[in-house]
Amino acid sequence: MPHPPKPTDAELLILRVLWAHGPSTVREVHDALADARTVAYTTTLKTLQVMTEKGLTLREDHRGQHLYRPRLAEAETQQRLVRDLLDRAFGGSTSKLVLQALASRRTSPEELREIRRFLNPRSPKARKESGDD
Amino acid sequence: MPHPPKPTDAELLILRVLWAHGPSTVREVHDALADARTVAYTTTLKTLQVMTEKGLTLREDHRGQHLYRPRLAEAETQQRLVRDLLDRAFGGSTSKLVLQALASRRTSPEELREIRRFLNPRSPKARKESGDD
DNA sequence: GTTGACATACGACGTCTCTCGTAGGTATGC
DNA sequence: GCATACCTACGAGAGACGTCGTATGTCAAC
Repeated sequence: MPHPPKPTDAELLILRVLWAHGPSTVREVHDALADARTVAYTTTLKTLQVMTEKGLTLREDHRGQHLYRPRLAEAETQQRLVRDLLDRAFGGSTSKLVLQALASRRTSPEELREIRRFLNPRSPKARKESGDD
Repeated sequence: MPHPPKPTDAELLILRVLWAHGPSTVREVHDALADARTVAYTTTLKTLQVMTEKGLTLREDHRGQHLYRPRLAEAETQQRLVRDLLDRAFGGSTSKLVLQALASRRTSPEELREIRRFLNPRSPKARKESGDD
């Protein structure tokens, strides 16, 4: 299975915990999630089982418990999601998406600086090309 | 109802037709959609009925037929969607989203120029520093 | 008035998502 | 042994989505 499917909302919430905390038990994920929302422990467990079935997470045994970790890196998943939105809502126009992103929230000067640095590199060196497929 | 809910995939497809063609009958939407995918006429009709119920579209009578049009402008909907993704997948960091957007596809020089124009509005200081014009 | 071509309304079904409750395993302490 | 506390597995249900078939309405032409 080359591409796992797009994560759903609940799945993305869990992935964010895994990306931030590294490989985690169900308990750890569940506790980290508890700040944001309240669900039963078995809900977190079941979701992680489904995610593993879908190929979104990997599972390994660790002293009689299961340890889960994301199958795809955060940046890779973000890129897929952004590409999906690009096609679905912006007709593939990156500039329209970027302009709407910049308009949708007040962007901090630090963030603007980062974007400019990416767009106008000091040296004429080529920007990073993607090409994951 | 102030905010209509986020459009689903099928609904967004229809909205894109409406934004491009202006107020349209079910038949017109259905025909425009037929290029991309094949569904029964009543599927398009039903989806438009649901969308109107949700507040995504407005309906008016026109010579015994119904004319549908989007309730929100394209840019407004795009902004909502981008903000939603921003929160769900990027922890609210606009710069991360923008960078991933730029990395996710080869962006044409024309699009890059547009983004730069937006980021570096005509100001002597900015022009002297970046010299991108 | 009957037919045909078109329209809308609506119920129903399969699938997916999210949620939970219950059942069953395993280890530790008494 | 037995209870307690943790774990996993799994079935089930409510709701959303996308899809379609069928019923019903309208209007013009014959």
